[in-house]
Amino acid sequence: MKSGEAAVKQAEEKQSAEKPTGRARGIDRVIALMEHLHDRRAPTRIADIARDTGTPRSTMYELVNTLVEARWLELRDGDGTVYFGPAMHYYGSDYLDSVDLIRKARVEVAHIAETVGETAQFCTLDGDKYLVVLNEPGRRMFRISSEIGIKVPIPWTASGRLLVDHLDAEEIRRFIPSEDFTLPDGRRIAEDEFLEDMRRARTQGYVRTTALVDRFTTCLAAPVRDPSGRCIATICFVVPADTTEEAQQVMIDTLKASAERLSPGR
Amino acid sequence: MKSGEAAVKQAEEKQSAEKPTGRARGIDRVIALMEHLHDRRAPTRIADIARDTGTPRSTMYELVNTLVEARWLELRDGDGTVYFGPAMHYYGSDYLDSVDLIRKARVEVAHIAETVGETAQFCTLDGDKYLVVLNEPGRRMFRISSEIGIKVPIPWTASGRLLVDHLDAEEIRRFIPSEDFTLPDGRRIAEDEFLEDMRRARTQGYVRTTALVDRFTTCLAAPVRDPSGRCIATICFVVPADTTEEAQQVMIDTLKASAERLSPGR
DNA sequence: ACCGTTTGTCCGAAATATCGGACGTCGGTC
DNA sequence: GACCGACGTCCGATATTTCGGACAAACGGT
Repeated sequence: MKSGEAAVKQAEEKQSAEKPTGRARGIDRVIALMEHLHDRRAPTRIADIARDTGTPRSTMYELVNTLVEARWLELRDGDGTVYFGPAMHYYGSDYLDSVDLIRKARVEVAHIAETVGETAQFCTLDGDKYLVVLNEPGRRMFRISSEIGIKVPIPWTASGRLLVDHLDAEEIRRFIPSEDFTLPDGRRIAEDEFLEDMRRARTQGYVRTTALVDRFTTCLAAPVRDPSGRCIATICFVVPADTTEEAQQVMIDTLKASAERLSPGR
Repeated sequence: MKSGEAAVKQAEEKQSAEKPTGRARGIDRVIALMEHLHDRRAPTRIADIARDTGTPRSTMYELVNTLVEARWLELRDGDGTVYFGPAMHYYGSDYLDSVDLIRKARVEVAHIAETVGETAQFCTLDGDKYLVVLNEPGRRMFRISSEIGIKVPIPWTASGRLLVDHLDAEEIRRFIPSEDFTLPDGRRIAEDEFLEDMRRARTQGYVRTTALVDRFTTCLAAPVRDPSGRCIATICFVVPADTTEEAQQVMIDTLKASAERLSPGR
C-alpha cells in the first residue's frame, strides 16, 4: 500500500482501456513493468510490480526471471527487489550515439557543466510535455536525482518558453493542456504572462525563470534552432536563485554560444 | 546478403541450441532483437534482423511495431531501418543512477576527461571478459565510436591486467580462455609476460600498455579496489602512443587520485 | 516494359505461454 | 506456539499469440 492508490487505479484503467480481457502478451507486460520501474525510480518488489501493473503474480515472476537472465533487470540488495540492469545502459548508450544532435549535445553539456560548475541540461519536447534528455550534475553535490526521461508540463520550465515559440497565442492554447498552467504548489500561470515570457525570450535569445517549480531555483535556457529558426531543443543551467547577476550573465553567454554550436546548418 | 554469413550461422546455432522447436515467446524474440542491434551497432532493416535472429518475418514486424510504439525502438531515416529509441536511454540512466559506484565514477570520468582533454573510461569485468562501462570522449574528436557494453578479451587491455590481479598464475590460466591471449592481428601474448605485467602493475599502482590492440594507442589504467584490496574496476585514459612521458605521468597521477576516491571504504 | 527482389500486411491454424490457484517456507507478531 | 501475511515455485487448462504462407505494392536493374 506504500505507493498504491493512484498506481492501482491507473493499472485498472489501463487494463480496462487496452485489455478488455485479463490476458496479455508477455511483451506488453514487460513494457508495463519497465514503465512502472521508471515511474517509481526505485528498486521495487516483484509482488508490488505485479499488483500495480495488474499483472498476475506468477506471470510477473516468470518474466522477471527471463529479464534478469538477459541483464535487462537486476536483483537488488538481497531483499526481493528488482531494478534496471546493465543491458539498459548499453542500449541507451547506443541510442545516444546514434542521434547526431544528442551526441554533440553531450559534449557541450559536459563541457559547460564542468567549466561553470553548475548543473547543465539538454531538453526537448515529447508530445505536449517538456523532457530532460541530458543532465550533467555540476560541482554542487545536492540534488542528485536525475530527471532524465520524466515528462513535465511545458509552463513549469524556462526551456518550455523557448520550445513553443513558433506557435501563436491560439496555437499555444490548443497545444498545452490547460491544467499544465497550474504549478505543483497550486499557483496558476496566467496565459498572457506566459506569452509575454515567450516574446521577451525570442528577442533576448534566452529565458530566465526563478522560483517556478521550486522556490530556491533559477533556470537559464538558450534555444537550439533548426535552419528554419524553429526551436528544436534547449540547453540550460539549473542554479540557486541567489546566484549573482554577474555569474548569471556569464552563464547566459555560455549557453548562447553552446546553443549556437548545436544549431544545425549554421 | 551483406552481413549475412556468420550471423545466419550464429542464428541457426542459437535456434538449435535454445529452441528445439521453431516457436518462441515474444519476449525471447525481443531480447534477441535488441542484442542483435547492440552487436551491429547500426540501424538495421527489419527483414535483416528477422533473418539474422532466426525470427519469422511476420513475427518480427509485429514485435517491432509494438516496440516502436513504446519508444524502445525508432524507425530511422525513412528507409526501413530501426534502432534503439529514447526509452532505452531513460532506463539506462535510471540504471546508472541506481548504482553507487557508477554514479560516482561518472563524476570522476567526466572531470578527468574534461581537465586532461583525453578520452577517459571506467571499466569492469563481465564474466571472463573486459567491459567498458563509461566512456567520455575527451577533446580530440577522433574515435567517436563508443565501446560501451562491448566485451573484449582481458589480455587485450591495460585494465585487464589489474582486474585479475587477485588471481595466481594457475587461476588465471583457468579463468581466461586461452584464445583470448591472441590479439586481433594474430600475435599472441605470452602468459608469463602477462603475469609479469600484472606483478609490475600491482607494485606500481597503475598499468601502461602501448600498441596492444591498436598500433598507435597507449592505455593508462589505475585500479579501484574494495576494502579487501581486490580490484573491482579501473579508471583509464586512452591516448595517442606519441604522448610525451611528462604528460603521461600527469595522467597517471590523475588516474591514481580518481581511483583512490572511487575505492569504497578508504 | 519486363521480371526478380524486397517490403509490409493479412489470415487461419495450432502449439504454447499466460493465468489462476494451490502449496510449502519463511519471519514476524500476539 | 499458533497465527498471519508475504514470498517464490509449480502445475494443468485454455485463450491467445506465434507462425507460415499468400498477396499486393514498391523498387530497381536490364
